[in-house]
Amino acid sequence: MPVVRVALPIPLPQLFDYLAEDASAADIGHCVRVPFGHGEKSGLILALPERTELDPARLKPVAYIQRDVPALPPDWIELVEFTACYYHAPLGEVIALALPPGLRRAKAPAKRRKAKTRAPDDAPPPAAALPTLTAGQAAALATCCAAEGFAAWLLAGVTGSGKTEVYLRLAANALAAGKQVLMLVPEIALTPQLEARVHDRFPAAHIVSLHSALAPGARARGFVQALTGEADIVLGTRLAVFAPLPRPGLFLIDEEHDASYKQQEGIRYSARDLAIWRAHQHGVAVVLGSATPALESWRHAQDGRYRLLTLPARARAAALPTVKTVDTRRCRLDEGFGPQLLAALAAHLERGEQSLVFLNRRGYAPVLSCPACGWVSQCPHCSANRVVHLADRRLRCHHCGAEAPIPRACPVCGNQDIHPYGYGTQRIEAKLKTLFPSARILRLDRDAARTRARWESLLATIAAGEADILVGTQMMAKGHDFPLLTLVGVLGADASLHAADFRAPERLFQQLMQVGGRAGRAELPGEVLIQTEYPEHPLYRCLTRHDFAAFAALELDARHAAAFPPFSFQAMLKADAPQLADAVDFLRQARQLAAKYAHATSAVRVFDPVPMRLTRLARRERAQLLLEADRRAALQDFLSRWLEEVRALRPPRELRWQVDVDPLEV
DNA sequence: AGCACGCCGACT
DNA sequence: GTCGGCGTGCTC
Repeated sequence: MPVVRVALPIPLPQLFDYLAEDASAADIGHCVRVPFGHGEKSGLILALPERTELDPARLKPVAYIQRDVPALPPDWIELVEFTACYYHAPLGEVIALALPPGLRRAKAPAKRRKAKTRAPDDAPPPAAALPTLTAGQAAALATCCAAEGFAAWLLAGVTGSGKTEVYLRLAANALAAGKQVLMLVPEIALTPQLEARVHDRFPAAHIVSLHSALAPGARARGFVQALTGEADIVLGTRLAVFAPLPRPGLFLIDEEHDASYKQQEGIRYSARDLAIWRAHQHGVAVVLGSATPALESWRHAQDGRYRLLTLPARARAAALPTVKTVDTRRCRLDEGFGPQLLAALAAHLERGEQSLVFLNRRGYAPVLSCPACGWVSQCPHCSANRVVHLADRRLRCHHCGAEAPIPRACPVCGNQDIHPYGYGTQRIEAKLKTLFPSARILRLDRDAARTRARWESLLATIAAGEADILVGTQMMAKGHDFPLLTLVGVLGADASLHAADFRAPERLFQQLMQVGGRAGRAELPGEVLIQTEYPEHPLYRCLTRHDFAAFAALELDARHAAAFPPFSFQAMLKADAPQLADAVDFLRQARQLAAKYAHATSAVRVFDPVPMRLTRLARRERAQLLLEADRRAALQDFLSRWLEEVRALRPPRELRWQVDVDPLEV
């Protein structure tokens, strides 16, 4: 009787064999329901082995093979196998992550939309006139189109330089050749404009969106439409990188530097890196677009692994905003505001133009403290302070959500004279209301835009010109055009300037460049004022000149000197437990196991276990062990052998651990 | 991961 | 005398 080899969603590296009397090779890639332990589980058939390692008498028969959904093709199985291998995760769990939940219950793809696919006799609706390309766009397209087979392109261009138009032209070529396009975006909720633009440009194409906010049925349907080839364009967030594509022609990754491409829990895959792998697998082009590429990508554009396409100027009439630093050591601050910024806000208000005050910290103040005894509003569950939220008079931990009313007096010494220290968006908003009583002030942070509908309505208010001064966090920086916005004031940027993470300057540059790009997108020139105590800092010098290349060169020099990525490759073993000692102890044992590979450890540096930066989170203490190697292959080889032994360790039951390959936060 | 089996403390 | 703690081991 035929035997099927099945991957199951359990944290075990092995596959499981079952009997299936009517199974054939055509069943590879089908979902299957099997008895497992005392219950039943759903899995995926990966092979029909000639014979089993096990005693065939011990094999149980499959319960049901789901044949009404088309089988996942071999190249898709290769993708999940690669993912499992590279991120050292069990294959069954990768498959569970890659398949939309509830796919097993999915019905066969609806046939009614068939007429909308690219039938040759299907006359396309009258297309709107295409925008004229800038010289830069035309050159980038010509270069890109001249290449054949696999190529990774880094499309570098500031906000408004017209990257999207390049994506759309390339997509048009792929569609014309009868191929599918996968387009990844950081957050689909923040890019409805892009989605609309894709729909407008390709009215005859079948476009499918894939992201986690979709209802399970819709997500499964989109996945199946990609799988059957019915979908021409798949537009989605990182999970869309697992969409099966029978005729892939082009992979596009917008804002490729964005951290949301890296999953930060569970299986920590990078959708960007997997998309590049897929393009290579199929011998097609992948285009990574960004105004501020990740330094890993930038480096590859320098060393020739990627090819650089630069879009020099803004496509539309608007010039780049003027970016200036304001030296706050030389002026008195009024609740965080220097006189230059206040004057600029007043001037733009006078002219009826919109301004944005950018501060990446929500709440009223980051801490409440008693000056008499030194009490601070520490979170009982985390190594962080609870933030003062004056609107609902609560202290709230932004990490675990713990809440308490704001005390009237110091809970330790009874002192009634306790104060909020520092600034959050609520406090800045309140101050602006007293400074500019006639101005319409709007705050945009996670608290103000709690729901999608609320966010949309805030955006509509701004677009209608019914707000004068916006106060916002990084939510503001992504994806949206604010045509009336001409001034951006940046507060509190210095905080990340000297952060311990070696990627902090890179993130700050990206963030400031992105938020600065919000200013002056229409006919009105934009102005950016950055308040800082370090106006001479090279990061700000590069920023004021809009010189990403210079910043990248400086930062890459520093990374090279310290042997940080992209000049080395990292992995992290993380452990968390109720007691820090248990977490550290586990990592120490793991480190000792590593010492056995003396030959390998010369290529792989194994650091000492250390508590994580935010050591305590939601009542768990966290520690990490960093691994570093000069060659990716050396690191991978080491991880494969080492983790097998780490898995055999017997840590206390309440300890959790995980691996992070290519971690973003160190 | 579940979910069993399997031996040692405080309760109807 | 039992209910129940979580240590250990298995799942085709």
